[in-house]
Amino acid sequence: MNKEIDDKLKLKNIKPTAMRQLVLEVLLQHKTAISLPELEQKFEKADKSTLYRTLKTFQEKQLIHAVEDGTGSLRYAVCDDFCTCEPKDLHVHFLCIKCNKTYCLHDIPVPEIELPEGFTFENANFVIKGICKKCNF
Amino acid sequence: MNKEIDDKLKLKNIKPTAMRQLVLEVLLQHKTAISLPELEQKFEKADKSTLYRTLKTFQEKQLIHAVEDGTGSLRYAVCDDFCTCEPKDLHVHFLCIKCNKTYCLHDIPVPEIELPEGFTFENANFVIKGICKKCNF
DNA sequence: AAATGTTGTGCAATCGGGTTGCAAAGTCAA
DNA sequence: TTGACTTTGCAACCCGATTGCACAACATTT
Ligand SMILES: [Mn+2]
Ligand SMILES: [Mn+2]
Ligand SMILES: [Zn+2]
Ligand SMILES: [Zn+2]
Repeated sequence: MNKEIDDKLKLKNIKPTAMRQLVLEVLLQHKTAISLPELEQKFEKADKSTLYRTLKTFQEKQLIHAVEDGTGSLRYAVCDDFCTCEPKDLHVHFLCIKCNKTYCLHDIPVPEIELPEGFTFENANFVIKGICKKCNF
Repeated sequence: MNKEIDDKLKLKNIKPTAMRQLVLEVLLQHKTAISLPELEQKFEKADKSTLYRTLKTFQEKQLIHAVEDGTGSLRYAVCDDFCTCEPKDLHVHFLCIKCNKTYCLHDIPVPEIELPEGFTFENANFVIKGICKKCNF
């Protein structure tokens, strides 16, 4: 099939089933993060729970990461090639309140915060809301 | 009834009904942000939709603010007295992955981010996840 | 006080995203 | 070919959020 897709799957140790190839293709084409319900609509006839489990697998294998953008549904985006979903890979996300799209700001790392005494860091979710470039034009 | 509570309601132009007094009392007692389902459990017999609309009203009148902590339910916490829920009032939140409590880090403002060309800022939600002081002991 | 309008409350129903159990289908290696 | 293991499809279910509607409480006017 598509070389790029199979390579990405192999790189993350995910067996390249037909379903997974299709889902990854959609994820790669899509420029912004996508939710399970949105993903479902991209297919004529696809089962929600299969898609759900596909996303779960992708996430566990660190092929995609999830964004809690507060829209009520988690959104997913493909990770950079050597992302391991650790703190160093965390970046800021942007939700456009007009077009409701969620962008990965890959170049903008989540700033480090000095936590209060006794609190320890594990993870972070930083979402900025506003108007995106397209909607500002 | 309770002076502090009625004062806070009056300050934000909210009519002090019995229900609202009770809800605000719970919110003030609670040291961490609280969700609608959690709030519901604090009362023997209270209607979910009334509580829901009470929270909505409080939020519109800027008596409380909502935190999207990714737990699946929005959590609410009482605003500082002169908070107007504008960018200047935004602060970081902390979700403990052990006890599942969400803390307002009132002293830690959400850092300003240089957005890409064409993107404009409206709001932000910054949640750090980790282990809280109590759970670290 | 009585009539009227406005606001708040309680109940039941609905919506939607996420999640699970289970059986059938597919994969793969012995 | 057989049997173990993985993946998929379908049908539920869970749960937080939200809404419509009728009634109660409250305020305002006569
Ligand atoms: Mn991202
Ligand atoms: Mn807060
Ligand atoms: Zn936009
Ligand atoms: Zn804790």
